[in-house]
Amino acid sequence: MQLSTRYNHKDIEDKWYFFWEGGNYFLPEIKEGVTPFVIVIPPLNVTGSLHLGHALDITLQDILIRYNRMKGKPTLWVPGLDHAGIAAQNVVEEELSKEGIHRTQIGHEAFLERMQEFRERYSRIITSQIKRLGASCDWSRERFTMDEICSRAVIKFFVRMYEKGYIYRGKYLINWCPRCSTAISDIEVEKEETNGILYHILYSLEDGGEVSVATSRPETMLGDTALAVHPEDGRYKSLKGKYAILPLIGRILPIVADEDVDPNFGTGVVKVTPAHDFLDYDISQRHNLDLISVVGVDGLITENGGKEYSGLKVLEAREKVISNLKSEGRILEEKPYLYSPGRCSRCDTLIEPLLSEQWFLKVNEIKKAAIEKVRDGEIIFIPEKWTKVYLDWMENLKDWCISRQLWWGHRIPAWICEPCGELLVQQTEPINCPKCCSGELKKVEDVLDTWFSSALWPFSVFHWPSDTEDLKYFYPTTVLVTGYDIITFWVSRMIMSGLELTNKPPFKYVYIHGLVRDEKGRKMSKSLGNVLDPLALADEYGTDALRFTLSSLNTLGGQDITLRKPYLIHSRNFMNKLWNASRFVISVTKENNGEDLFQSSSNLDIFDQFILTRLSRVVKEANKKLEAFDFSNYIKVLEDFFWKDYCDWYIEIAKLKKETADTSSILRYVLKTILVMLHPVIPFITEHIFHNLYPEEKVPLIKQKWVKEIPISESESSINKVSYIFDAVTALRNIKSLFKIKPDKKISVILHPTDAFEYETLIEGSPVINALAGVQELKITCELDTLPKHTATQVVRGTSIFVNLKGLVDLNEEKNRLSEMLLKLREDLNKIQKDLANQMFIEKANPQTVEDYKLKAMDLEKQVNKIEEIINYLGEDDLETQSNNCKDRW
RNA sequence: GGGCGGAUAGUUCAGCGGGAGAACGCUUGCCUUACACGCAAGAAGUCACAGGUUCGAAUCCUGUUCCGCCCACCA
Repeated sequence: MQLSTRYNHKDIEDKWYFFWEGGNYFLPEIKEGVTPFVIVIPPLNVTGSLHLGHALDITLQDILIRYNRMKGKPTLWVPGLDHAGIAAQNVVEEELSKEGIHRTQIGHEAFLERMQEFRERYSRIITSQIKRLGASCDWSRERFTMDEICSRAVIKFFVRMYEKGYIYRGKYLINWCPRCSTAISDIEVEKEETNGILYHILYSLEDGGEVSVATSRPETMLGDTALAVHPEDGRYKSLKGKYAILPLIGRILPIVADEDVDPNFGTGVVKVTPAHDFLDYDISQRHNLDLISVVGVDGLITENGGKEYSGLKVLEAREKVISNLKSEGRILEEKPYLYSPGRCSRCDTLIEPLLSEQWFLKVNEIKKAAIEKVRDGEIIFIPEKWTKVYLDWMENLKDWCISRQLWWGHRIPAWICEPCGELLVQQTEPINCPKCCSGELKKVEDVLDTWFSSALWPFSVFHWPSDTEDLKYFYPTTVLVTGYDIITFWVSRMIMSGLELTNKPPFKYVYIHGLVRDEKGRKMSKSLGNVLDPLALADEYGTDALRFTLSSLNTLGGQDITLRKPYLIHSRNFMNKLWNASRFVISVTKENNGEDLFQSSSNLDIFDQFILTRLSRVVKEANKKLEAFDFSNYIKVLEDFFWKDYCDWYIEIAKLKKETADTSSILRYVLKTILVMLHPVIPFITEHIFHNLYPEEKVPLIKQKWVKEIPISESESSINKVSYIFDAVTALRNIKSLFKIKPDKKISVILHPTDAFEYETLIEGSPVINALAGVQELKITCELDTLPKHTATQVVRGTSIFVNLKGLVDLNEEKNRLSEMLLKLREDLNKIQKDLANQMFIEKANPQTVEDYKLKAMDLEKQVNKIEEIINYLGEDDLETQSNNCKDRW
């Protein structure tokens, strides 16, 4: 294998996934007694393609999985898909409607066949997309929420809850989506601000007089069964117990007093329409009012609404009601009005509150442990702020409407005896009615809310309720990774059902990440047309670059991520950098027994010590960040080290002394460590390079040992010395740049250090200084009787740097430049001196801080003195220097 | 109405009690044979506003203003 000059992801990415999957590297190695690391993927909807949210989700999970696998833990990532009830059915219905067919025309069975076909088609697409992202999940354990194993769990859950009395059926006011033609739960309703009109309508009283009522939905008055006022409302005290006459219809309406009426809203009198409004429904329950449904499941006015309106759409009925009321002179006011009616979260259709027979789960019966385990820290949310969101949510739960009038989903395991009406709920199909012995049993047609099955996902994938080896070994799982948008839909329900059914929290950690937004920070949505396809991005920049981008931007605070192309380009550039540095290292070094550990650590020079010390610190830091789920800093630390310390400095220095064995080993060792540390994020390129670096190695990178620490003793002094040398090099390059000296033009330099440390370090570093700063003649001197005339100057710590620039330096300009420099330094020095002169500071501040301030002040003072000295001497005679007796001086 | 975030360089963000950081962009110079998807040197910020706590505040507290999100029975 040879590495080409430019990194091209297309050449390598396909190959390695095959390699890993074929080599069974994704399967967990079960070790008895060892706690495994387990993630169960948030099941992906079979409704379409992956979006960037999935890409982020999958990347973060894969990082954790690969990291733990390399750490040697038995590691399992279970993949799978969700049948996505309404969403999937909608997609297929749309497909059908393009063929001019409605599902009712082809019937239940044929429609489900169509759904299955769709499901298989999309499963394949989505699975291949997940693989394309590099996800190292165990495909042998792949599950689907509607497969036999998961379905069994769903039935079991339902029956058990029913038997405990936690599930009930009844006619209640629910949210109905007329377009999807099904009930939906409260959290599937989205409130959206809408411009409407608030009408004031005049109702006559039975015994004379009139009262005005405010409403934004006048058509619902057809179903009014009462009026209500607040009990303390002085204006309407006399109305209590009287009757009003419903305009247009003529029905007699009792007037009731109820605490829930807000006297400050509208006129203070409410029309009560219990069958179409949640507040009114509550009032009706308290006052035993009639319920009259005037809107049907089709969204049309029913017969109850009267002949004139029956069959009209809600909005048509509204117009007609208004015009009729107007002709009777009963509209007192029409005011523009901003309100927030509910819309279906799946299709945006206006929700109709309707009376309907549905199934409900009393979540309050099973939530106790789910609250306690989170409060007690047995389940930990990261970032921590989501704990409160979760707990607040859990404290205020209402019964969950779990039935849906769809065809695609888990059928409710309930049968109704046709002759006697007996309801049977059980796991297996009954033969006879136990009450009347009839065999005419009809299975309930409703299906369950999708989330009812995903609530069981962390253990249904392991075949719960069967007590399988997998369930015993892999459950509870370790961490759940997901976005904050489904804490209420999914996370809370998994915790409840997990604790209720298995007595164990389904996971230890809930890692919540942000949402991926477009370049302008907007949510990605089809209607805005700003959805970016992760696969297209992977195609353009490479999967590694995409993963690198997403996880770099994923900060610990869980900020939403604004994905911008420049960052993708940067990531791709980083891949190229990694690629080329590796190419260089491979070309100048040789593999020795697969182990490149430097042999004679005692003989390492300061640069070798420096890079190893930095590596050691970076490895520790990166480990710490990753353990804390701080993905962005884990990557940042490694990227900084690799690009700056390793490539920009160490490799350049290594070029000066290619032939030494230590340097060559260190080059390889550091590279290998970086490959290991970055493999979880960018698996493809690192695996590829690894095989080129170690052609003889049998164990691929995916199974290489994770690096927790570097087995060397860190050398603080090497860091001090080398960063001082680097500062000197930078200062010299700065002068060259300032005076427009061509980079390849060699310069003559005089260095004037002030102490032994500086002197010795400069001597040690002089070959590097010469090479990296392009110095031809370097004098290091402690004697400086007169300063040179044609020089440009810099000061690094206590060292003056003079570059001989005959003819290039304008004396005045140089003076100005140095004066400015001096000004800044003095400013800094003043600040620090002020603090040091402050008795309170000395007494109260941390002693270490005071010490640091003192050192810093000394440093600054040195520099200030140096520059002052130089300014004074500027323009004097050329310097005579000796560089022999410095050693004795300090 | 309640709750939670955010406001730091032109842009996107990190920092969250001791000298203002990164990336991209920008300016200048370099094709120095690993890399121009690169190298080198730079410029760039009253850390939203007003008070307070502290020896010391971008960082903690209070209030204000803008932006975003979540929750709530706006008839």
